[in-house]
Amino acid sequence: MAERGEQVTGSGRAGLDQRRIIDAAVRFIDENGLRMLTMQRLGACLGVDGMALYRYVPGREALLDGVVEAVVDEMFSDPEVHLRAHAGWVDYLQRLAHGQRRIALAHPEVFPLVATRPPAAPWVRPPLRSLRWIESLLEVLTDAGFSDESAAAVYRAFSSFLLGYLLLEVSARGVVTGPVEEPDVAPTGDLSRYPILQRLEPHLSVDAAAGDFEQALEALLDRVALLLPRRRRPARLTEEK
Amino acid sequence: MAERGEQVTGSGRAGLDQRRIIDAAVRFIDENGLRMLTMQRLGACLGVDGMALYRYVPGREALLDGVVEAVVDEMFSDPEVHLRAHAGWVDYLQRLAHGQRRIALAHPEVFPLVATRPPAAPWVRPPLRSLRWIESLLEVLTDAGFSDESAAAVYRAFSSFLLGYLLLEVSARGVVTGPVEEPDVAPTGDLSRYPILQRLEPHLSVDAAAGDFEQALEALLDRVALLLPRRRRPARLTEEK
DNA sequence: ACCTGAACACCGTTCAAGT
DNA sequence: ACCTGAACACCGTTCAAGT
Repeated sequence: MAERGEQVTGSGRAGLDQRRIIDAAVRFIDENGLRMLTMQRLGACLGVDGMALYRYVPGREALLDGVVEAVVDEMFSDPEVHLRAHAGWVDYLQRLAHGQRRIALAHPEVFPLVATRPPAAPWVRPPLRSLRWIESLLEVLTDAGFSDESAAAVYRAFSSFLLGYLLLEVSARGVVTGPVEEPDVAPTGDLSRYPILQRLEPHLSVDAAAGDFEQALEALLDRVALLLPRRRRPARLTEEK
Repeated sequence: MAERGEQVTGSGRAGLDQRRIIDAAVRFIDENGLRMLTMQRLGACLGVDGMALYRYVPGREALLDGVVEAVVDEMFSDPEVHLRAHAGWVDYLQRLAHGQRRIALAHPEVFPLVATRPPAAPWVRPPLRSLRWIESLLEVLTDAGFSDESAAAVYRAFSSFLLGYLLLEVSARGVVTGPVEEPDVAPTGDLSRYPILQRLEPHLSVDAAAGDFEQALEALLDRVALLLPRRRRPARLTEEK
């Protein structure tokens, strides 16, 4: 939206800008949590009065939409993903999945917003909320031989997988989120009424997130490969296990 | 917490009660959305001034915790789930999954709260947020022959599956959530830059939620069955497809 | 052109006062 | 014992006024 001011990127308080405001909001949420974000406080971060932000952002809700968009679009500049250069749809989905996971882990306080903000259209499914990414995904799939129906089904399944795993991983990562420090002396207090939980607690507390993610992703890819016409299925899948 | 007042269940404004307040909050969110919920308005629903609620509820955050707990615990009175009477772990997981789905669909405005509220302990994974359900699940799994590690892994995978599918299904179900009616004249406005999206749009808009859910649940059950010692695997799985 | 200040309506929350 | 009223600190947002 802002055409000018592009050359002023590094300096301190010169030129308020929609981009600068959204970026500051992302950093603020990363550091202080969503519930601490206030127009006044965000303005103070930018060395400006809170009301000045309304010149560039229609309101708080729109600001949060911008935050979600900015975080999701970070994947475009992720050198590991590389939209165009991929070795087949399996490789593409794996890169996309890992790119999303890096985003979620880089912005654990923002990700619940990515997950729950009402999408622009019913077929825009978090966490892949960008039309460009959806288009790119569907293109790769149909080029690989998936039918239109199958490509749509893969997109749905892939979205559900990413959303569930990443939201749980992020929420399990502490995410204190509380405005003040809670004592939390006895979170595992009276487990006496739950003997099996008590016995399995060490197994539950272990952080298997990365392994779980890889395994479930592999299983999903195996499963959706079955939607391809027989001869076009990748060879290396559905063999190992 | 409230010992008395149990016999007064039906009538109108007799006896404010923590239970009555939380139930009213659930109904309010179902009908008006979370963002409309205010202490003052909730008080008005109960024929009382907003500040009166603070006698029974420590604050708004605690009220929301109570809302999540109440909705999750609805499954205890779901006759289709039946904690004890199940025919093996597969049947048990299927009933649990369908019970959770009924809850999500019955309270689409509450479910994002179920999904994202920070859990009491890192191993409490939404949407199964109740110690009683987690204990019950782990008991059924270990009784069925899953090792402690495997039972914990199944619990994690099952939670991720439910969270992803149900959150997406609920969020795809319109969920206007907006305080005022939005015109939304052209949500599918300029799709011209996304030709594949445009072509697949009919396939994306079709509501395949129920079918997707059943299929992914089946696939998950197939997959986790492989964690069992060979001889204890159910026969009917891993055969059809 | 861009930011500031005062102002408005509305929150959550506390607490003394009513009955 | 239980609810009400006034009050406080803090929101988001608008708009006229400053420079």
